[in-house]
Amino acid sequence: MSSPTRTTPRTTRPPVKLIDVAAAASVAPMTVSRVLNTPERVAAATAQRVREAIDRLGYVPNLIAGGLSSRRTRMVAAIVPTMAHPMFVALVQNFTDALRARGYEVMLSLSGYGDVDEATLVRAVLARRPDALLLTGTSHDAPTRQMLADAAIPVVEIFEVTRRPIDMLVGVDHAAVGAAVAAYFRARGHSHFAVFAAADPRAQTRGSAFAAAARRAGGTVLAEAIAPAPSTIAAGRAALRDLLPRLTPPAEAPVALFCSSDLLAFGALVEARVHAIAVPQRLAVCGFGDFELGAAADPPFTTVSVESAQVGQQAATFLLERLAATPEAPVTARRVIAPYRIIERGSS
Amino acid sequence: MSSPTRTTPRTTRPPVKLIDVAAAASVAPMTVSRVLNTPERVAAATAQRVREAIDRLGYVPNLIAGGLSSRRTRMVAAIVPTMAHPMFVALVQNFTDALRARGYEVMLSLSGYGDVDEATLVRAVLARRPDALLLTGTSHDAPTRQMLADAAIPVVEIFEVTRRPIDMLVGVDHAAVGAAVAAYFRARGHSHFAVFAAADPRAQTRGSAFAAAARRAGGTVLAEAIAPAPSTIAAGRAALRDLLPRLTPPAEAPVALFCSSDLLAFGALVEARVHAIAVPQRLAVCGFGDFELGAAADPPFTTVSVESAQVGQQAATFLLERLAATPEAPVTARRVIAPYRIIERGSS
DNA sequence: GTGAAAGCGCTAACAG
DNA sequence: CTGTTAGCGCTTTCAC
Repeated sequence: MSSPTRTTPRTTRPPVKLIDVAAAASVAPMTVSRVLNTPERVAAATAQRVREAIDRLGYVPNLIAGGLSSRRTRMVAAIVPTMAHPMFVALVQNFTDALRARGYEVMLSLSGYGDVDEATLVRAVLARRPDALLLTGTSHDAPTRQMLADAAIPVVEIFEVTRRPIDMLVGVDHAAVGAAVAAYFRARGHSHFAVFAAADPRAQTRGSAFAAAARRAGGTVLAEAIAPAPSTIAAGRAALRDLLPRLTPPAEAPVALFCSSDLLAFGALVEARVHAIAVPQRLAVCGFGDFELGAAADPPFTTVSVESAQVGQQAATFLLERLAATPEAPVTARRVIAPYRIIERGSS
Repeated sequence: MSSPTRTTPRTTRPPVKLIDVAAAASVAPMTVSRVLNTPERVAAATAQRVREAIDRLGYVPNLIAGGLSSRRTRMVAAIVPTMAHPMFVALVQNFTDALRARGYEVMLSLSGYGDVDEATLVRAVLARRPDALLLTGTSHDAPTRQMLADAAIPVVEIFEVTRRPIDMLVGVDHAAVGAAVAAYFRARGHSHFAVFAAADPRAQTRGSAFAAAARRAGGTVLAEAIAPAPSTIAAGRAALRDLLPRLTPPAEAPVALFCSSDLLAFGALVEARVHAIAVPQRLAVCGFGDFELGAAADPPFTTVSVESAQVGQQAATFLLERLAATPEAPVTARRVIAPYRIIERGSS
């Protein structure tokens, strides 16, 4: 499927530099720099002349050089496990938008679930000297913590809670989510429970908390299935197949199922329909993440929503506050826990 | 939902630089640089000593400084419209993995569909001096093309075809896809057609080509609906509601529907089920993208697969080849068209 | 195999 | 409001 064509790059004219613009506009290099970075400190007429030269020459500033000199790269790094999960997509999109509006570009790194060593990744990221960093999760090993401390940049951890964050935090209390879903099911009279959770730390926290709360309340936990991370619909279907014997006659009580992701929940519901298991009469289902799938499928299903878009927005705001801080006006390290809510939709 | 805590960064020790490592290992700075970049040119014993110093001091190289000096930042930029679409997720994941394995970090920029000016975005990206660039699509305005030419870096365009690519290309022939789906439906005896296409250039190309091919073959095109980009399940449901009058009695012929995304297709199928429209008897459906949803839903539905993971892999390979090229061993600009195939699953 | 000198392209800091 | 002088922390290039 290949077809060779040309062998050399296009017309190569020597790269235009800031001094070239300065010469063309008959000003000092520093004046060009000011036009680019602090235009309010340049006379309007001068700025105008410089801008014309910039346009005429097609000058694209070299932020690598600028970054070395000013020690500010105008890049913010973000490390998230995957983009295969709509929550991270919304998060990153909002984080990126908020930062771009303020002149920062986001360097996004995907860490996967366990396949990449975190310290190695963080080192590669910090080597590019980002001005700030967003990190998913709060469990980081000692070398990672040391590197982050040495880097001395604002760090915001997201999507988990911890007593001792590295710096700032926009957390989600997954244990509380799991317990809340258990309480919700209990309030609706359920006594038999099951949980499908993906093999990622946050999903496991939700799942364990759910099971623990269910047991604590005297309930029976029929199954605690672990699915590969990231979650898939197929994994939800498979897990429900394994649960089938507990759901079909002569099984007595209805089962309340909590899935760590809406993809798992959707898979479970598909499989339930295939096997003609009545939802929510014999099987009540609650997912997590509030994906479009849960609202637009028929029937729509119950889920837990955490405003991941707001988490991204909030994380960006925290970082921007700190980046704008001065010695005279320091900014406190901020920590918030993002709210969640159960969205009831008839599968429970 | 806030709780202030600390106001200053952690223990700040002065940043460790390459000369500090050199001093600690009693070698010249240049030797440390060689240990990092060309270890084979350093005596094993010396390298060992340097590595110990690096570890002991917790030295993290400054690639900004290195990049300025060597004019190689070891960053590759990628501009894609969205991550809300599984095709782009798979693409980016594979592109990133392939490049990271060779020491490059990917700078990902989301361009959206029309909300961000491409030239502005490309300027911001090029200002960071990436070593190479991946661009989605092949329609770029003159300023953008000029900037790319001046940047003189390898560029790979993806997901479209064109006679005159900027440089390298890993294309997808969307017009061919649309025509192929029309031919597929025709071969199964259909004469009445409809298409739901999102308002992005590639989806529109697929949709128009489908409608044109259907008409050329003497068929009737009942509807050409345009949905917002990126696609959603809800938009598919809404579009099918509008199509309903053509599907319910006294409508005579079955309708063959092509959707520009599996999300639209799934939405259409959900709505069809709600209205008890027999699939594929009265409504045959084919999606695009081969999302997991299409295979794992019940019933599974027909779709068109393009190996977006391979496109990402291939694009990375092309760029890496060129980045490794030398004046003595130049590398041709490569162009390929990625294959597609219709995956038949019973909704058609 | 190792080192010394000279920038890379920009901005901080200080003058004027 | 504008200019001058020194670097930022590395790597290139050329010696040894």
